[in-house]
Amino acid sequence: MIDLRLLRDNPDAVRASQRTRGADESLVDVLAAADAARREAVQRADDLRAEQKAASQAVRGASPEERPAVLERARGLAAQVKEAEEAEREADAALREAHLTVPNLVHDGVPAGGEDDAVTLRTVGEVPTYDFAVRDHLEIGEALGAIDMERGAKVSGARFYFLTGPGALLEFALAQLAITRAVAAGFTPVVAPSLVGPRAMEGTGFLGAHEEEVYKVERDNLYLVGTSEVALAGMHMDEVLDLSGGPRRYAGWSSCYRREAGSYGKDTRGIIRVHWFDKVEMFSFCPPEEAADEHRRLLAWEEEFLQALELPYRVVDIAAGDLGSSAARKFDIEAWFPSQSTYRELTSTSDCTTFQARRLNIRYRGEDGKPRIAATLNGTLCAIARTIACLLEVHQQADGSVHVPVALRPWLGGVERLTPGMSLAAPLPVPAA
RNA sequence: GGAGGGCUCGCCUAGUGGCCGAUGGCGGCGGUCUUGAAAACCGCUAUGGGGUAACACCCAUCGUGGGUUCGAAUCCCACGCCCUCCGCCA
Repeated sequence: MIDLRLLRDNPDAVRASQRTRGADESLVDVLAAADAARREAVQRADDLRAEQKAASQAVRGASPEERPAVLERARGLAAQVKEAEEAEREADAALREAHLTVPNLVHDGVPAGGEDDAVTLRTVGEVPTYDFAVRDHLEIGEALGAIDMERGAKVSGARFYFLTGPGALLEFALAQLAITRAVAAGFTPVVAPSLVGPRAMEGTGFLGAHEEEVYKVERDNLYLVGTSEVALAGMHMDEVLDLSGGPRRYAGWSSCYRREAGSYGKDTRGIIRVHWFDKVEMFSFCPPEEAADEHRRLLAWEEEFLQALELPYRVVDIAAGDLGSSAARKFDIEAWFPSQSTYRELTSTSDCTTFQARRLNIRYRGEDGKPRIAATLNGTLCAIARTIACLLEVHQQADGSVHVPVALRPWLGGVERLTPGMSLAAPLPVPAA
């Protein structure tokens, strides 16, 4: 939800933001009108209530003779209040509806345009070359006994998989590496629920345009999260946080579920695009003034993680038309996938400014001691399945083995290579090299 | 799934139809006293909306939503959450 005061003071800024997104500018005027209408309705109801309150008080002090007349007047006012309150409710609902249609204001500097207008900020690492026929991650994974799509489909349907043997170990190794690095950077590690109630889902903006993407458990009125961002943001709803010691940062691990509606035919092979995967997500609460800096920090942690995995990547600044409704700015990191000879999204970090927090009522105490709406930011540290896919492809060797990045070895029993048919080393902690 | 108990201001608590936005204590902030601190004493100490240049002022909020009533923290209904016991269970 955008700030209505800002809308009142500077509607042109909101219109300009809509234009950059390629979104409907007239929604801004609808919202402004709904806001004005609501204020009018509130004022009317408030005034009537004040009058009725006074009339009510008068009932007590009335003498027996005047009592009937006073009561009559109070009764009449009560009826009027009821009507005015009904109108107020309607105006409220209309405002809310209009409010939900307007996405967050985009930051200055966000590229205009859509999916194809993302700007590459930098490219890091050498694109690898191979002097043998490159295999895709599924071929490699199957040869290693790491990925089993067929049985995933048998048990759960398309876009489900089993990670087996070295694949399962890789999952845990990546989770460990991600969490360990996050903790070292000062994040509080969190294991978050992947089933959440409607408020958290709606508050984070996932029940709007992308509702089709979400699995719902109808019977219990719960949703499966597409990212632990939902639970992490919801964790502090209706709270006033103490941010005097700096941003509040969480690294949340959870399973993530996505219906992938509308992605038919895309990435049907392997585990790049699946209905379920596990992810370590960074989430940060901070004062709005600090959000842009915090965003850069999240991006830096993402980059360092990929560097530790020895993966070449590029950083892109997502164009306004391709931002989610909550984001004011978004950076994706795309890593190189040799089988596709292209960079593919591996992580994504969004600055949601106060947009989510306003809906979820997440505040912090300002220096004046007054509560203010906080900013929220999120960023992928490691989307595990897709990262496994990328690792297998980038680090594949001519003989079918796969190089293990040094940083991962402590959680893989110290092995330097994954080899078809290898006996699995017990993943006992090995001191980092 | 069944049976009970509970949900009031940061925390604990008083309050069973108007005098209650709400008592008292703790905590926090400011002051008096003190070389300093503690103790003691005094004062302040919610949030949201509307309104204002800023105040003033008005409205709402006692888990949530309805209802009864001129008037509800207090009465009625539904729901949510927490606790205890029983059943089931990783």
